[in-house]
Amino acid sequence: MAKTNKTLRRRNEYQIYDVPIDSFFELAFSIDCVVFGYGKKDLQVLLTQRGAEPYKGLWALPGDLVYPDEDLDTSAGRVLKALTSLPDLNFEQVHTFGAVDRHPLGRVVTVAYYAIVNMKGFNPKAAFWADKAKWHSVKNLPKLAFDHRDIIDYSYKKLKESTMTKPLWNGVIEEKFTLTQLQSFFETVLDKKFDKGNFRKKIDLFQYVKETEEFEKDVPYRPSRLFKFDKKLYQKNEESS
Amino acid sequence: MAKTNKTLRRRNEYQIYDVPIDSFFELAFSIDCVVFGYGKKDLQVLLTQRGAEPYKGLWALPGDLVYPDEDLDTSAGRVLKALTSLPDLNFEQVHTFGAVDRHPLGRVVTVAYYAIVNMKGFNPKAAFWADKAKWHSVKNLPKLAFDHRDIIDYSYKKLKESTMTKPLWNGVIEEKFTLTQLQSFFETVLDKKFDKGNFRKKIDLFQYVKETEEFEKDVPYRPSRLFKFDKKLYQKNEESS
DNA sequence: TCAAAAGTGTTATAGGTACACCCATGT
DNA sequence: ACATGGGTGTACCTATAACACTTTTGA
Repeated sequence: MAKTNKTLRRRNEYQIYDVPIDSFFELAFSIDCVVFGYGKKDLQVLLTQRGAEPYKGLWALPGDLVYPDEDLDTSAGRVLKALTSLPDLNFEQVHTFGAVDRHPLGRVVTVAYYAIVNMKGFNPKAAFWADKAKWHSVKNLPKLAFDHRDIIDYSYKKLKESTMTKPLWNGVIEEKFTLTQLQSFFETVLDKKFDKGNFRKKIDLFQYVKETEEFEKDVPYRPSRLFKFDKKLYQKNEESS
Repeated sequence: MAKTNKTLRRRNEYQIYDVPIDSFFELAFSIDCVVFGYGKKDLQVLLTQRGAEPYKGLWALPGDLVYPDEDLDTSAGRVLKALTSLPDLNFEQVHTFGAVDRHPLGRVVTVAYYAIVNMKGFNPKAAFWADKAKWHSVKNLPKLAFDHRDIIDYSYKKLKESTMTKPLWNGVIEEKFTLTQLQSFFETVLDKKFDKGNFRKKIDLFQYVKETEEFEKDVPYRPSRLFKFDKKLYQKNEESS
C-alpha cells in the first residue's frame, strides 16, 4: 500500500525510540489510549512497561506519535487496532494534555482517547505491543510514567459519565445478553451496586434495548430472556436529538 | 523579563503570518478561543475577519499558535486576555481538532477553548485584535474559515451542558444580582424559557447562591433581594465530590 | 424439595411542571 | 388605582429507592 510506505518513511523523521536523546524532537504531538478491560470484578486498564528512558521500568499508557498525514482519530484507531486486534472498536477523545514539562525530553502534546473492551478471549500478546502489555485494576494502579495517572483519572471519569447515557456495553458484553449481564457491566464500570427491579425499570426506558424470543440454555436456574442492542433505533433517536 | 524574550525569539521560528507560503510550517499546534458574549437577547460569539489567505475575508475564531515554552491553558489564557482585557476569566478546554486537511497550508492541530463574558462595557477595540473583531449571534453565524463552524457547534454544546452544573454566570452577571437576572442568564445561554417559581426552587438547591440583606434601588416596582456567589462554599463542595 | 437467579409488584419519597395568587413599589 | 415585576403556594405527575414477593429451572 502506497500510503503505508509514505507513512513509515515520514514516521522516521519523528521516530522517538531509536535516536540519541540529544537529537530528540523539539515539538511533537501524540495520542495516548486508555483501554479499559471488562471481565473481572474490577475494571482493568491496559498498560505497557517502558523499556527505555525516560521512566524506564515504569508503567505507561500505550500511545504513539501522530503521523503527519494522519487524522487524530485515525491515529487513535490505528494504535487501538494494533493493541487489541479488534476491528470495530468504539473510542472517544477525552482531553488534551499539553503541559510544557510533561515529557522530559521535549515538547509533546498528547491527545487522550479511551475505549472499553471485553478481556475474555483477549490476548495482548498477539499484538505488536506484545510481551510488556498487562492489565491492571483501575483501583490499584502502579506508579505511572509522565502524567499518565492524570490521563487515566480523567478518562475514567469520562467513561463513568458516558456509561449513563451511551450504550458503551455494545460490543463489550455478548451480542445477546441477559439483563443481569447488562447490570453487571454497569456495576463494574460504575463500581456501584444496583437494585435488580429498579435497574430493569430504568433499562425499560432505553428503547434500544430490545427483547428477543431467545432464552439462556443449560443453566442451573430459571433461564433468562436474552436481549439485544437495536442499533437502528438508537441511531434514529440520536439524530433527532 | 527574560522569559518574554525567549518566548518571542522562539516564536519567530513558528511565526505563521509574515513568511511566504512555501516556507510554511509543516507541523504546528494552536489554540482557538470561542468567546461567548452575554448581554443581548441572543448569545453572541466573538469572531475576527481574516485579512490574509487562506480564507481571506471570512470570519474566524481568535486563536494563536502555542509557544514552545507555554502550557496549553496558559496559551488560551494569554489569547483571552489579549482579546478581552479581562484578568480573571474562566475558560475550559473543549476538544481538539486534528483533521489532516483542516488547514490548507500545513498540518495544524488546534485545541479549542471556550469562555463566556459580559458584553456590557466590553470594548474589543481596546484589545490587540482590535478593529476586525465583532460579535455575531450564535443563531446567525456567517460563513466561517477552516473547521471553525464545527468548533463553535461543539463548544456551544459544551457550554450548555456546563451551564446546568457549574456557576458559569459568576463573573458574567453583576456580583450582586437578582434571581431574575440569574434566570435571564440561563434563558439566554440555554435558549429556553423557565417558570419563575420552578427556577427559584431549583436555585434554592444551589447552596452557593447566597442571599444578602441588600435590595435593588430606584426601580419602578417592588425591589428585588440581591444574591451573591458563595465562592468558599462552592469550592468546599467541589472538593468533597 | 431446595438453591439460585428470573421476574414482578408495592410503597414512600423526591424532584419537576403548570399554574394561580398575593405583595411591594413608583408613577 | 394601576402597572410591573417580586415572591410564594398548591396540586399533579414522574422518576427513584428500598424491599418483598412469586416463578422457573437443574440438581
